[in-house]
Amino acid sequence: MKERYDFSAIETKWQKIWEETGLHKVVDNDTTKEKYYCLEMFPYPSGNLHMGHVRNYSIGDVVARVKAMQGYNVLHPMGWDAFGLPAENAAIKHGIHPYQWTRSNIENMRKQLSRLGFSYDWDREVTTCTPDYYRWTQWLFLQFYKNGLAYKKHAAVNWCPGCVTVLANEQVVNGACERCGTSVEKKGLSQWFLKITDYADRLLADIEKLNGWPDKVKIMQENWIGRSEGAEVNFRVDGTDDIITVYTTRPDTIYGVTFMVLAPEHPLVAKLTTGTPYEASVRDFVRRMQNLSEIDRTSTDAEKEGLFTGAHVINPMNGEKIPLFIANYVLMDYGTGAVMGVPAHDQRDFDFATKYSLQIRVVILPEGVPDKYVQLTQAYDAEGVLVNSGPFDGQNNEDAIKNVAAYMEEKGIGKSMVNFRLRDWLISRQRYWGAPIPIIYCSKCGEVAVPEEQLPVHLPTDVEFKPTGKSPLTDCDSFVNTVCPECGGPARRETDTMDTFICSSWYYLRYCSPHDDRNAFTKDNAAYWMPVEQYIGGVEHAILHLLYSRFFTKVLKDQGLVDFDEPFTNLLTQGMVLKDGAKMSKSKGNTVSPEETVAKYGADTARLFILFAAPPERDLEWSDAGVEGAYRFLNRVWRLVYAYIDRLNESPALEEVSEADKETRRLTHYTIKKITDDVNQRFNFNTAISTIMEFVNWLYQYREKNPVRNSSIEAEAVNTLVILLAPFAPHFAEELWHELGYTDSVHKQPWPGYDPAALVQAEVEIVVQLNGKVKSRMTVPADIDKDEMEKFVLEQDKIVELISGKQVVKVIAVPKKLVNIVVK
RNA sequence: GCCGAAGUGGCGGAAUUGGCAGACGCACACGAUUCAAAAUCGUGCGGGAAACCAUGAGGGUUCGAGUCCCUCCUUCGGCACCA
Repeated sequence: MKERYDFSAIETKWQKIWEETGLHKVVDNDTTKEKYYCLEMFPYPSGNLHMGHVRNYSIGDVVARVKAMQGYNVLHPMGWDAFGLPAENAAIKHGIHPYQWTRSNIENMRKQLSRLGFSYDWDREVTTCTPDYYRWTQWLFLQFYKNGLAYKKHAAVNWCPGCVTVLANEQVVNGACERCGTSVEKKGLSQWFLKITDYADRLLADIEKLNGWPDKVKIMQENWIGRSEGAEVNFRVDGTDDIITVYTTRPDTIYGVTFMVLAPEHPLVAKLTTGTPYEASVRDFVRRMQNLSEIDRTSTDAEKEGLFTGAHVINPMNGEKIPLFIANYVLMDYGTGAVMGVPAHDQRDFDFATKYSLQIRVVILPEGVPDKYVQLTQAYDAEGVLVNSGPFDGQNNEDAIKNVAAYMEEKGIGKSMVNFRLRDWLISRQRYWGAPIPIIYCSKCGEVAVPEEQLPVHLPTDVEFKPTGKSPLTDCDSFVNTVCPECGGPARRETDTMDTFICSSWYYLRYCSPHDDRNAFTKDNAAYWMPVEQYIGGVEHAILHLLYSRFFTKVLKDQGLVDFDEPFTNLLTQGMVLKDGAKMSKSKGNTVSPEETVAKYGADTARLFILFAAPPERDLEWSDAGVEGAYRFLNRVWRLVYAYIDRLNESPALEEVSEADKETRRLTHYTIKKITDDVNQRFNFNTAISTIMEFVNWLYQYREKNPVRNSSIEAEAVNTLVILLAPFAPHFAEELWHELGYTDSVHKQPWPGYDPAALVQAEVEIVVQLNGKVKSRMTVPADIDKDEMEKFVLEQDKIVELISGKQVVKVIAVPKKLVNIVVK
């Protein structure tokens, strides 16, 4: 055995051997073992791995390796989320084709991942931008389409002038593009949508099933879906037959309506004002609102602003005639785009009414407050009793919500209604580097789906992809011009491509049968491998990717294509990697290159540090000194095992078992137990590693202070140490394992069990407290009970002295922990 | 504004069910080794002379609180005129 730890030679050697021997090859549908699907979010192939990737994949690799050692049949795949804008932008900038750019990035990143020694089965690699993948993305789109879940409509959509394409609602963060930060505009365009709103209720209800997900993520999804219960109420426009429907969560306040407000984009606005004296001013107002950026438009800080339309509507409950306004604070996107103004009981309406001197009528009072004393300075939105509300006077408002809604339903003036904040998913993009939407437009037959046997609709390679706001495919005649699959006449292809989030909404299924060329995924394989036991990735996908994937899974379940309705049983959201307190980023110049770190210290050191520095879900502060420490630790283990193998300070003893030997055995088994718990139950790799460090520290002492040692106990300790290190430092442990004389891989060893009997200690140290303050420590037999402990402690000279002159009120004894004496 | 998470030495963090606060590592100091240095091995390392005081601040529950409850402060994340 070499005296020095040569990480470079060791890592290269084992990576080669593992590959040659197919150590990480996965066997499908092995019924002799329980399956375990460990998945990490696949990367966008930007060209270089960053520390966030290293962290994500190091965490996943420990899980995959531990589960494999624990006897599971583990699926641990890797692939590439390879469509997307950066490839196009790079292509424009450097004159390379996006395919070339993406391909070479993938090659480079695969090399970097391999260099880190992750246990992927590379035969199952999946790349979303290749025709053998996007063919199935298109096929899935057609399944949605055939079931009425994909449709085209004209709507005011989010437009990012930076990316010159439309965006889904989920991709707009604080009114700006989540990718490039450009302020988003609204544009009226005809676009493709997936009907995720059809699944809003189930996506919400099934959150309850996600016991293995962090609450944080579940709450974020709940809020995003935003279910609210209320009623729709129909108001007739005075003097016309037009009906305006409002949505309200507070039908109990209907008698307090003193005005109504429409969103500026509401379709009735033009109709009601055209030809009236109000027409010009209303048109100006609407135009001004439309020209505001999304941020200014929806900011809560913006002052409420509105305009009278000249029209009135009739309150269907009491026939009252109330003025109709348009205002900035009502959004066309939510509910019906019309709101009944109840200033007494809604703060926004209150602000608006105050500004425009509209009547404020109280219809709900806290119990015991007489009407005449009410002088509102703000809206009252708490519970109370109805007043000024005709037949509903005196009812508790909670009851009145139901009763008023029932009454309206009976009279045909309204109905109970559930509303969601969630909008349908806008999936078309006016960009080149994505999966073409497989639809054909025929002047005779209209919108026609590309027949499944004609898939994939290939992305043409000879395209000018300068961003113009139209899809670059529009100018590619050979792509656009086609024949109608129904009538055979000339037809045109849809030129928009799909949102890349579609590609990543089903990749976990493709990994189950990555080479199937007849199906998106083989049903048997999906049934065997899915759902994913452990999914690991950044919290930035809490809504986007994770919600979309849940949606896809539910649709596939309804089509009978899968037999589960949630894709990810357990989710771990890892924290960011920080440097100097800030997220590593090129623009801040605080990045640390994984490649350089691996070159300097090796993959095992890099991984060990990243796992040791913080628990996975917390942010991690990068520290070069900390990396140095991890490297030092591996060297320390190396020297320990070296000394053991080369019989330095050879121990002559064989059979006898000293106290130190017993303690070594106890610590060996304690270490197994602790690490098993940390890894299985808590994913606390940092404390698992610190336990190994403590064990190593002890073994140094043990050798140093005991020239005579029991050889089988020492052997067990060293073997166990190497096995326990295997998931964290796989090359290092493999090398030592072979130096110990074994010929099989350390990664094929069963995870060690512990002997509970070995953990038992004859004596334990307890603490003696006086009024809860630690005064003394003493060693007692481990198995004595409360009373014996109390008696023993009170007999000790030191304790007698401590409590002399004081009155013992009470003694609390906790076995193996402490005795607390309460004195006066 | 609403929802959520976090706040512990010089630093990263530990304390799993209310029971020894600061495990483990980094940094630092000292000792051994060395001609010397690096590396290594070892010792020390919250504050305080001590009694004691210390887990963002202040209250509370309890024999006992980093952990539970209330009020507040700070930082971070999400949502944000959702009717």
